[in-house]
Amino acid sequence: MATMAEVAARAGVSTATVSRVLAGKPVRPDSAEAVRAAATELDYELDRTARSLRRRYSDLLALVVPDVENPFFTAVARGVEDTARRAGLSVVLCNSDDDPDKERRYLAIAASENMAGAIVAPAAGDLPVGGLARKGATVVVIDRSVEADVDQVGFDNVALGREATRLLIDRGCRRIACISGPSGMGTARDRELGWRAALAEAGLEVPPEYLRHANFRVDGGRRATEGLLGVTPWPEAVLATNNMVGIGALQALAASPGDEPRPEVAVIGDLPYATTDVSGLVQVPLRPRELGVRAAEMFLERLGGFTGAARRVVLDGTTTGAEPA
Amino acid sequence: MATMAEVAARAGVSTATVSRVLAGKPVRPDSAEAVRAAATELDYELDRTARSLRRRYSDLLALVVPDVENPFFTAVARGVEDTARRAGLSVVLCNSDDDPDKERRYLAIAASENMAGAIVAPAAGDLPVGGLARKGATVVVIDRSVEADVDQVGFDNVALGREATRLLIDRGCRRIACISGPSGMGTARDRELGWRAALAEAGLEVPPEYLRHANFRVDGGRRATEGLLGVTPWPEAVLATNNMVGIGALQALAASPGDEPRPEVAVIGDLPYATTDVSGLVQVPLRPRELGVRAAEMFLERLGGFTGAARRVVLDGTTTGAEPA
DNA sequence: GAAGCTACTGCAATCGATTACAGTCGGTCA
DNA sequence: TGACCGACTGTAATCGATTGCAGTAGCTTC
Repeated sequence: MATMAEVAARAGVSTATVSRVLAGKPVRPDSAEAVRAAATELDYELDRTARSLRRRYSDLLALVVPDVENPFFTAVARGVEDTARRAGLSVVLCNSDDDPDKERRYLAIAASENMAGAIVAPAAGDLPVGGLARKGATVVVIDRSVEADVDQVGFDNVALGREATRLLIDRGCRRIACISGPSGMGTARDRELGWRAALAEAGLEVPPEYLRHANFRVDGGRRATEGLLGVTPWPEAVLATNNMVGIGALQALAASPGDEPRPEVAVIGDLPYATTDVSGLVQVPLRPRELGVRAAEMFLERLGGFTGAARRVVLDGTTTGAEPA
Repeated sequence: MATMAEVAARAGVSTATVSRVLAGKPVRPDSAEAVRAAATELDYELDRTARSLRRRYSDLLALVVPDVENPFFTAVARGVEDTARRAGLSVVLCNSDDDPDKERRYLAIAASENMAGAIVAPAAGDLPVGGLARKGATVVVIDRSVEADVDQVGFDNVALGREATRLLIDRGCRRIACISGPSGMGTARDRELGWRAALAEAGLEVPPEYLRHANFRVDGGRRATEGLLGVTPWPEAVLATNNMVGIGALQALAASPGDEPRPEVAVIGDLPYATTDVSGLVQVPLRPRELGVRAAEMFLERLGGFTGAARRVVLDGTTTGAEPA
């Protein structure tokens, strides 16, 4: 692999000039041409490790998500990637598996690789951004919120829960169950709060056995739904608080014998790979791709030099600035 | 951020010794202890760009796939990641979008970052591994096969197509349509060949309008299926040659009016996010996670020094060695 | 013709870890 | 006592690109 020095020698200039040509800085046209020619002939490719060492940052952006197999996060990844590419950044997709240790390790690696920063959907409440912060790297938090003083983009989860529940009520459902996520997960708790709020506003009861906590995966949703089908009186509707749980709920219903009661299902999230016609479902779509795009834009603004206070963006019109909450 | 020199100073040793402690090379126990203590106190984190520059390789592995939103490839990614982690490698997931240009760019970056190598599901027939090859990096090709002389892991796609078709025939279907992928895509072509072969073996006709070429995505499958529903005589079965197309086919059928004919569906691939009971479908599962695991293992063998001829592994028992084909 | 200015260009230090090579030290053995 | 060995340690070169600084050449202006 040719080095910059070889290109410089061939073009009859110094490495400084080669570097400047490659960076698009002003250089006499004829030597710029000579450099480009030499680079092509040697098919020179810049060594990014050398560059990052010297510059103290690279063109890599870590995107840390709890589950790459969740279509929600892959859609986020698309949004991030498409936006980042335009700024010349490449995205490193990391899977934390909702494990704070794996998350910490990935963030440490990001710091150690001098990456430009990270966009993180955090596994636990507190985010170990120590290394990145010390290096002055950019951090944007998505989907779930944290205490740390960083830019954040997410949804108004209480509102989502409330809206989905209201839609069910509008359809005439009265006994509405909720499949929430693991206790301790903020998004799950908030959506559940929205469900409670909507029920309370409509003057409806909340029997404790109508609330189930599941892991936020397909099997969790399936098991929780199976459990709910056995409750008396049976719920007329089930609110699935995320996409995976929704899939599980639909699978459980599809597999249940025809003579069992068949509740309505509401899903917070999208079902791109549904194999049924889901137009009849109550759905509150989330537009994960836009979440990714917005997060990447905020990331790029920071990279570009923006130094204002940490921002909190709530998707769907409402944007909370940095004013004291 | 502390540097190795600072750790060395604090521990009263040279950077060479610090480096050796971190690498687990033999060092006097008391100085090793001093180094570890100093490292902890300064919460030192090694600079990987400096290391990669000097070593000429990093602990990063690029995994290039045509579509991160396809659950098949995210499952592959899980397999690769789980296996690579154990060897201390981190996986960089890159999305080529089936675009040879994007693919080339990602592979160039991998080379330029001195990554350990790449596992690639190639977009086009020829693979631009130039940069990586020149640096002596490892390359493993998955899912689709290429001319290049590199390790490859994939499926016997003709066999898959034949098996799915046979299962349909066993169910009594006679008029069997096939939704193939973009012409030029090897996996699609081979599965289609398998379909033809099975039909021929059973002495069945292949009316040309029973073969559709779709993009390998949900909308492609949906449109192709809609088209097939209008053909006379209507097909008794539809073979979807990949998972996304299968989803599209099922969606199209779910949305079609009840009085239209309703063909059987066979799918090559898995449907983890189906919202119906798919146990009644004809399915030929692929175990993408294992594909990832196997590819990563072969990758690690090369990293570990294996230098035999390029291997071709066909998943599901059959393994073709490096003997002349 | 001198001064000043624009527009480049090159030298050399620099980023931080790794490692070949040349010690150093303590112990063993003849 | 001296030769030698084993086990570690330090010095300094090295990886390849970037960039502050100090030019230099060519031009304009008075």
